[in-house]
Amino acid sequence: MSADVSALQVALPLPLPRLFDYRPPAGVAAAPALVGCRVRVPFGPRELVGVVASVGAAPDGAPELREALACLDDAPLLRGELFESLRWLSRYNHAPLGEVLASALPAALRRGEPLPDTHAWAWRLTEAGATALPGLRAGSRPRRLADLLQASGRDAHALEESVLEALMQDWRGAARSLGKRALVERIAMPASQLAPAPQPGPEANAEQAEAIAAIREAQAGERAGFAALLLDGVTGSGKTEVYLQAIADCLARGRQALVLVPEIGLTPQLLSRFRARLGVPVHATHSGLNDGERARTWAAALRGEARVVVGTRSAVFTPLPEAGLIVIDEEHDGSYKQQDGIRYHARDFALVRGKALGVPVLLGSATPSLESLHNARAGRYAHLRLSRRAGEARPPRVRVLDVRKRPLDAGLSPELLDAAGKAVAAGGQVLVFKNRRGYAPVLLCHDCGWSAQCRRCSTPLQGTPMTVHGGGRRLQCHHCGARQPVPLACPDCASLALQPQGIGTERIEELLARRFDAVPVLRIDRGSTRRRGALEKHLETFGTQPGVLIGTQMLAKGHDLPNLTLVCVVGIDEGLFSADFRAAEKLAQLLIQVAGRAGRADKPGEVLLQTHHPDHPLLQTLIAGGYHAFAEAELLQREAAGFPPFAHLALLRAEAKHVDAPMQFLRAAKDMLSPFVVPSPFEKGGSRGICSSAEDNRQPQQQIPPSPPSPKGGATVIELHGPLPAPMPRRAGMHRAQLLVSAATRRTLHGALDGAIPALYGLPEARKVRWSLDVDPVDLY
DNA sequence: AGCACGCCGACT
DNA sequence: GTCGGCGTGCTC
Repeated sequence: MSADVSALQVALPLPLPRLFDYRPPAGVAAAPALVGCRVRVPFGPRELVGVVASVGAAPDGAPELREALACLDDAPLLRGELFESLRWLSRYNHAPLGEVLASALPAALRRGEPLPDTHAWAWRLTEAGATALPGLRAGSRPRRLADLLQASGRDAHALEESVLEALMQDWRGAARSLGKRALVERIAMPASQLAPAPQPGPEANAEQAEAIAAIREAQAGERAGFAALLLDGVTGSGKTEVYLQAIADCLARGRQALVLVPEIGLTPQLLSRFRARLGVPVHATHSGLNDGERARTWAAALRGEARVVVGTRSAVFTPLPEAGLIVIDEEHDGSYKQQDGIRYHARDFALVRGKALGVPVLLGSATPSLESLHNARAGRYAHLRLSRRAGEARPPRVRVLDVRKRPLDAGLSPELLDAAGKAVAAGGQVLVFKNRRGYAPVLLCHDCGWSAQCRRCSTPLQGTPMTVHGGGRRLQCHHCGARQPVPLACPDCASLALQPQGIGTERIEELLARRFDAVPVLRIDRGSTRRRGALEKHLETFGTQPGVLIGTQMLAKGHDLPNLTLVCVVGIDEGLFSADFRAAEKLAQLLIQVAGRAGRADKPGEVLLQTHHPDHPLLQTLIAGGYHAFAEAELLQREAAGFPPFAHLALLRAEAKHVDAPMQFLRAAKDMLSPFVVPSPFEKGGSRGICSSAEDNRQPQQQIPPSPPSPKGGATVIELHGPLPAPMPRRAGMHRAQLLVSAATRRTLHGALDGAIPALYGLPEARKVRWSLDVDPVDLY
């Protein structure tokens, strides 16, 4: 009946996998130009801000549509590549479009505030002002201001506020008084499009020059367009110089550059270096910005005014109408993965955008992720290497400290304390680095280093630890769910010294402060540096005098510590035996990063690794062959165990106040997914891969029996693991559980998710839990 | 997610 | 006799 009545399909910020239809607001025609505009709409008893996803006919026979209240944008806020990429993200993450769009927009715009002005303000001498100028008292502030404006003939006797700021103190008062008499007026200036004026940097060495040339080729060469380039450069090899040159090239071609940095990498030093070298304004989006500033940067990028945007994870949603280059610094860094809400990966999404935009994406790291190394080996990424350290800096000396049976004080061995004492006495600084990743605790024998492993899941190649649950009385395998009580004595050496791992930095600080009372002892962690800039301030007062720093991840990189001569790493055993399959990779990356901190030009640094497992292959490989040797070995293990990048994962999580609700929901979800599961030829329940021996995994894929017909008819073969209580089964009063889905190919995984996820919204069990799907999870908890 | 509507306990 | 607990149902 009403097929010709145009309706707006609106994406609303709700956890519902559908759009809602509205009639256009009064006086607004339902034209395709509305797509990407925000609208305010009535929704039940409340009002919401949504984005028009499409314009079309209202479905026949549908109840009378409600009318949108207002259109909030003159021109679409989301259009072109960014909108298309966000639609892709919604499909890939199986997340409602409205939620994806809401998390991509700055908060102020999400709330429905107007797109902010980004032009600069200037003050101009009016005609009346020019006439009255000679009459103003000489030397008075109004006269000085009027003279300044008069003298700037260039822009019709007007000066930008930022320029006035530099030229004259208290100019605002003068401007106000002149403004009252209409002698000056405030006018909007189009944002200045300064031609880039790059400052020359240090001369590039041969490797840098080669990398720069390769990126230049990708940007402007014959086959310019999308390309992924992995800039694999050791600490101190000058990756930033390569970025700067590539960005300068991009600017010279009249294009915008987007630079993503890890959360702790966006330091004032980095920004001033970028600003000094690029010669154009550099817009930064860091966690310290308020909503208004964020929205302004976003708007400036949308209008093409911002030419260089540097930001953390969420900056990947910056509109880039004139994109030329995307850089991802420290591409392996875990902070690129959003861990709640829409769990996107900024690095991966940047690659999707780069492809859609047709621009190169430069991924830099001293310790590339195994995913990226795998892609480079497969030829999907160009592999650019920087192997030489700039200057004279020599790599540090690394020593493993065996602490089995050693008396530990706050987790520190006498040898470690001894070495720290010597370093401080020699006038150096010591960093005691505590590896702390919120791992579920593993049980460790202090005398022999034995740790509890699951007998069903462990292989000669890769152990599968059991984690301590039930208030320290129970062990549980996170992969197969096997449980057993904590043994009274070590099964290997009969020692009674079994202890869950984990000592906090506070206790270490206490001990070190007592022991080194003549020098400053400073603890750096999230608690002690919550405020913006607090870390810089602390380190500044710490200076270069002898002293001891205690810290976690925050101190792994960034922030120059020129007098650091000794780095002691403790708590690495948790990483060696974590239930998280990425733990080894993270630990290796961390050790390389931390080790890179030690030493100065005239004196090589020293690194001490305190462990119960001095012979652990990870440590031996890392010390003997460096990160790349480790990566080779680890990739083999991943392949044998059927883990990423050789498999693709999705994790379905659920949490609820009630103990049973998450498991009940996940069991129902498992039923929805089970048509896509291939029965294992070895074992009921199908656990080839994640939970199997290496032997089983060498079975070629072709041995998998034909899969049952899936709803889409494809040969969809996935494996399900769980549901199981999450490794951290209770958090903030909620009971948590998860179901892991794995498949050999992305296609397979997404086929199953496409077939099953939409149905989960209607499950009665879903009402009792909060659930979410994490595609390509980084942490399995 | 919110928010309303709807049926059963301890309180002015 | 009410105020209020959160179960379930719906939102164009």
